[in-house]
Amino acid sequence: MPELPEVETVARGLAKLVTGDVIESIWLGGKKEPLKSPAKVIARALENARVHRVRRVGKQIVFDLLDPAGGRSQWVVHLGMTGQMLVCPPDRELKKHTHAIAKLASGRELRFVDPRRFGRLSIAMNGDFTGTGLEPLEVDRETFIRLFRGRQTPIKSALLNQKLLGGVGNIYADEALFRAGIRPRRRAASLTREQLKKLNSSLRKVLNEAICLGGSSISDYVDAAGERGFFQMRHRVYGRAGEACVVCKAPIKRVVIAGRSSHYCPRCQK
DNA sequence: ACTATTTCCTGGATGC
DNA sequence: TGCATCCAGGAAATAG
Repeated sequence: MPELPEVETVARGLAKLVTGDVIESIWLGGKKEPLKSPAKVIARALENARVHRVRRVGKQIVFDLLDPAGGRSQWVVHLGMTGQMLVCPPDRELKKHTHAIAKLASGRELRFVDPRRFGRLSIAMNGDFTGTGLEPLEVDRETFIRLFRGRQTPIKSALLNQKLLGGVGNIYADEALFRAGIRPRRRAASLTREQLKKLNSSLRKVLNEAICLGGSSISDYVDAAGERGFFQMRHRVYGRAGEACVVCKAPIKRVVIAGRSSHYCPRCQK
């Protein structure tokens, strides 16, 4: 499940592999491709475009493109739950659920594979694609604190809200809350300044650590070269319901908040 | 204006 | 072994 660290890893890998390359043609799967922009718009933007830059915005991968006439556009890819962007030789076996194939001038292919089809492809023409939320690794402390002021929703839900912060998903929300000692059900508005400060630094720390380890590979997450990440070994609460807390040995609890499983230590988190 | 719930989608795990 | 059921979850849509 690609969240900020996984998407960052994929984007960095793609940047290394395809920056400067030219997309010669694009194939988009059957009728039910996961497109947000019409297939025609996507094809027009991608064909003959040079990849100027690859970056991450929130949970999205953004390819900044330059067409032969110098026109700019962005190919925006959201990996959803199970999406993969793979760069491979053209004779590599075609994975089931391949929804898009871009043929590159270098002879390789860039493939979008997504079994569960929550991923989305779209084109942005505004020249400067920005996400809906603030970047958790860039936002300053006071802005971070202000984001949650007055919100009656559980802090866990607020962290998952992409309009506030972009890129935080279920795993890193749980892990950051554990490290900050805050229960996921606490109303955002009920947290003290000190707690929000701690949450901000815990979130930064956990995201940066995860990026260093190439993200968390829970099910089918791999980077652009097909490599798995290692941060799943550092999870302290996520996916550990019933197991002993690494700090106090109390059994980790699992509850459902906003339809998402949430994991926490009943002793360490208040 | 906010917050909560439902829906989309498939593969893997579980249970009888 | 086989079949049905449940579960995972990002974000848009819908409901309250």
